[in-house]
Amino acid sequence: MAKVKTHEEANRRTDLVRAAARLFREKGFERTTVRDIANAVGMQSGSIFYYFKSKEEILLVVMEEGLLLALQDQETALQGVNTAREKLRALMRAHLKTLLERGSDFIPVLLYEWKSLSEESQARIVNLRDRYEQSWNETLQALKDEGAIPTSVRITRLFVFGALNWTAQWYDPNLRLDIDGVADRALELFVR
Amino acid sequence: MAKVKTHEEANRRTDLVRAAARLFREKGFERTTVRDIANAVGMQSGSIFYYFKSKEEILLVVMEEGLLLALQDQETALQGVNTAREKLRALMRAHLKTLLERGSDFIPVLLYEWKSLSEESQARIVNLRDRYEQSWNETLQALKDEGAIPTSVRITRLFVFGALNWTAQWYDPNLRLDIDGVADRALELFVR
DNA sequence: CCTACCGATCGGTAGG
DNA sequence: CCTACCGATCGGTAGG
Repeated sequence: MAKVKTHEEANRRTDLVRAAARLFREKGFERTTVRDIANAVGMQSGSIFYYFKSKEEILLVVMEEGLLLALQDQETALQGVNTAREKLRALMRAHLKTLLERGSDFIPVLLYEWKSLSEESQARIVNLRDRYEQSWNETLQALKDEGAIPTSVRITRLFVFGALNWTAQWYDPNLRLDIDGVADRALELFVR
Repeated sequence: MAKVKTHEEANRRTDLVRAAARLFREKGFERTTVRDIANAVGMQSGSIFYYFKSKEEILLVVMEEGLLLALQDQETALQGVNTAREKLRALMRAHLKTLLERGSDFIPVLLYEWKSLSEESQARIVNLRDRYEQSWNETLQALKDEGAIPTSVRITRLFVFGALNWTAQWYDPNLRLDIDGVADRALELFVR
């Protein structure tokens, strides 16, 4: 009996995190009220605080679980890929899928609601972020050693992240160019 | 007498816009209160509404005046520059200066507080934004005609904007690399 | 999880 | 521009 209740609660909690992620992405953290979130899952606003101790904790969980998912996808994407160039393509594709595919609200929230996190929460996220960047650094370093990128690994990584993350502002799934196509254009731009 | 008062009022209004731009950049639009803005210029919160009809109007003015300044700087930067490659370098430098130099809070606000504008206000900004992008399109098209960029003008412009705008997240004026240096790295990346 | 509520804060106004 | 204020909303709590 207690087990069942735990599972139900975990599901409701997941519902809340998903709904919050979507609302945070669409309206921003500050413009989203706990009443909005509760409403989205058919709950009373006070009940939110049975699952989370504050609104900010929801934001933290959205970012944390999102990054953990992104890390998993990254690992999967690199499975069995050998050359540095193909690794970079795989990283780009995985990154864009996390960013652009329906239901992936985590990363945009991570990018745009950073300032709404307390400093303690920011520190927890930075740690995961560093892990996420590590695969990029390794791959870019290998390309650098091959002479395939002209500038430093750090600057290249920052330019790549900028170009890819900005796609969230303009990418339209209804147009001809699909997500893998965007990744391919980025690849030919950054690697020669 | 009336003239003098008008000038003083214009100055106070400018003070408010500047203070608001800085606060919007640092804390975000929603987390900045009219009391914060009034306080920053030594005014009572109610007095704000002698100068602006709403908080959102302040945001609109910040973005609008910022874009007009950016357009002026862009024009100046292109004076007497002849080759397409040098034009692109000038555009990149001007863009990064607007983005990164102290006191230039407009563009970050423009980039990150877009969703806080009403649709009517967004329409007014889009118009200016299109004008700003026009010089980029012309220059990139010239480079495309020379065979100096591998992908379409639109995609290249979006990747360039992404890479450059993202610098606001990581650029540190205390490090070795100065703003023109960032522009040069971007140039060698995007133009071959 | 709900009900009922509160204290704080916020954008904005009236009247001078 | 200030004073004095208001109506609405918001995050969060107590008690069940």
